[in-house]
Amino acid sequence: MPARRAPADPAVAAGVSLRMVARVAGVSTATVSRAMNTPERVSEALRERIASVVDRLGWVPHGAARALATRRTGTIGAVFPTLTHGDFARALEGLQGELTRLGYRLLLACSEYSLDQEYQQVRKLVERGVDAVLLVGALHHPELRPFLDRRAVPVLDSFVFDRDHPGASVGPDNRRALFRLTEHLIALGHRRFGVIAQETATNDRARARLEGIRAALAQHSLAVPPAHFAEGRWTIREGRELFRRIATTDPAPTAVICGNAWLAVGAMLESQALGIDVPGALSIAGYDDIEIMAELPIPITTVRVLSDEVGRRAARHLVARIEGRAPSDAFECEAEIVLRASSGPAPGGPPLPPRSGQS
Amino acid sequence: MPARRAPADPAVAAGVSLRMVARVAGVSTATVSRAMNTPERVSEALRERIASVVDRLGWVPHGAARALATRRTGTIGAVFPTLTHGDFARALEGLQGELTRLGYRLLLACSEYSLDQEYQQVRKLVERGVDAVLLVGALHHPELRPFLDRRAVPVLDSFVFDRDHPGASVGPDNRRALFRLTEHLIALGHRRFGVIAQETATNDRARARLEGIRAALAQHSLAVPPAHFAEGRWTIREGRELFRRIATTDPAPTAVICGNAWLAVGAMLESQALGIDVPGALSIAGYDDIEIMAELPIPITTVRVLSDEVGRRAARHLVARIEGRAPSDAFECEAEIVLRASSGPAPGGPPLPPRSGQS
DNA sequence: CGATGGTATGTAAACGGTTACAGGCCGGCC
DNA sequence: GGCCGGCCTGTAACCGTTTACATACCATCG
Repeated sequence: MPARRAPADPAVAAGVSLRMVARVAGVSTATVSRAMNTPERVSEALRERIASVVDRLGWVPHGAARALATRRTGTIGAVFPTLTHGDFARALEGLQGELTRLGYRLLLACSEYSLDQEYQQVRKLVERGVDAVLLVGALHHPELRPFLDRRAVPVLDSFVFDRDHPGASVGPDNRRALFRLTEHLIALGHRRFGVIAQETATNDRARARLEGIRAALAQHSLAVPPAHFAEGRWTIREGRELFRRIATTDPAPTAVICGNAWLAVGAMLESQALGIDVPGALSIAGYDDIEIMAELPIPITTVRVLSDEVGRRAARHLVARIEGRAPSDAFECEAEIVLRASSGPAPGGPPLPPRSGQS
Repeated sequence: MPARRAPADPAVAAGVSLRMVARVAGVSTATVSRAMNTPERVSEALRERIASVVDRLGWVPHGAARALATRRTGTIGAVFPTLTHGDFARALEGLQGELTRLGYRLLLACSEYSLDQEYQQVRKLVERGVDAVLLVGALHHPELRPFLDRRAVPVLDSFVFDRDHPGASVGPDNRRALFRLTEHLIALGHRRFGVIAQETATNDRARARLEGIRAALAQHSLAVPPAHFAEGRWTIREGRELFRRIATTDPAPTAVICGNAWLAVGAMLESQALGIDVPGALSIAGYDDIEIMAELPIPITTVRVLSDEVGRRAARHLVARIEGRAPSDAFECEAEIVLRASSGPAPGGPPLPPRSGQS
């Protein structure tokens, strides 16, 4: 029996490899590897001996080596447009938490709402080694899909739901959510609508929401006149400014729908500053239910998307696909319309008859 | 000359390795490697020939293999308590952006304000292979430092600034920032202070802020009575509730300092709901300057920390250390006190003489 | 009692790059 | 003309795991 080495002093742990563990334990590297990954295939005694050596030496497996041998990294990559948006932050947190629980790590990147950047980031992520990729939206650089497909990397779109490609996306049906919200406002008697949207150029979610609004209006032969439409960035200040522009027209809209939470908050604050009676003279509705929506003096009607749930489902879905299992979660995340004090009957005219009304 | 292969059809790119590129280009793997990493060491002609083969074959380097060979991953790991906090989200975005610019990737994890979780996440990150680690705060699991030190992984604390260990942290001096804010309020004549703090158990930033407040008060022989002190989570609702509890005591405080942005917003909203005259009867101040602070009907006095700058500097600092360069940025991030309408002279009593006043 | 089958372990070849070292070639200089 | 030194390129070892395959051992069974 070879002399056992002195117990490793804490300073050594730097370059301990599996090989050393094996040598010290007096077994082969294969056995150590098995003891760690498939303990049931190793005898009780050895397993314990190895375990003790492992933590005496402070060995930590070398991810790159393992990745090279297994062709798996245990990492998924996500590209978000931004992180300062409440819903993305929540989704990210949900995603991260669930991945941790499932034993995966998260490699994160931002696209800043640019399709080119998104594509470049995806390339970097793949190069760095990710087992799957999570994106936001369904609109991507034309090369992106082919690139991932060639390498057989699973992808998932989030924050959208595409009925035509089941399994390719997880999130709310943006179009339908705003369709329903708009119908509700129409039923309250509103006829003159204003819309403050996010920029739709590279944002298919924003576009889908807009389509939902337009479709609902069209069903009642209504439309958003140019003077009552504005597109902009997603800050409170922008919301104020665009709201002022729209609300001070004549005739003014009786309902203003905002494409996201901050725009809605801005609209609400500006309406108060302008002394507009909400919801008496004008109703305001938003999208995404962040806490402030419910806490303002006049709480804001909005669409609640459980963003953290989007993140968690995305995690489960991708991991299932990586591991060759069938994903079990539903892909569509319910978008609930939360009615609050900021919306009410249109001033003047009586509300329409229920749903069937043709106007 | 061996017959040249047919141009790769797009469907092949799956398993192209550097070896294949070399074979197709008719050179050795070493040359291809050099052509990619140190192009100046390869002749013009070869470089071009190789480049063309690379993109004809759609080769993407295999990160794990490279990492194994170079003992570098080009990835840094970050562990944040949460991501739904405005300042962390901004810092994360800054961090991510800067890392991308520097050619690094970001591996992200959350601790949920638990030191144990933070430690576990760090272990996972190291196992997965990160060249450096970014943390929040200076308070960590006792094993964390030794663990990273043994492996010579550079670490940086963020959102704190520790004068005693220069180079170990980047962020504002929380204690001093709130010291100054409190002094300002004292100079306005305030004597009865209320404080709504974040939970300080595992949050040394919150604790430092609290110390700053107490130190400033102590200089004037003042203190926060138990009835005017509350600790809680960081939601608007919590801010409302704690504010109500504190503001409805008798005698009530004339100034309430809140440990973060959402608590301050909650306090402000609740003060309006209670019909308290702000700043006439009571001043409110917060911490962290998110957009809503400036946009509420009564804008809130606060401490502005450039969180995205914290993230960017952290990125530059860590990359510099990884690459063996001396970091060039300053470690302390200025925390600016932003005076707004929510704070004003104390009701009744005249303000103190300037700074030297002993009370 | 030898063939058989199962279990626990070892051997060694990948995995896909990087890089120290070793030529080969060529021009310039004595 | 031979030697020297620089520039390019090739050879092959190595990075730290995993895993297919081989092997040794042991109990069981015909």
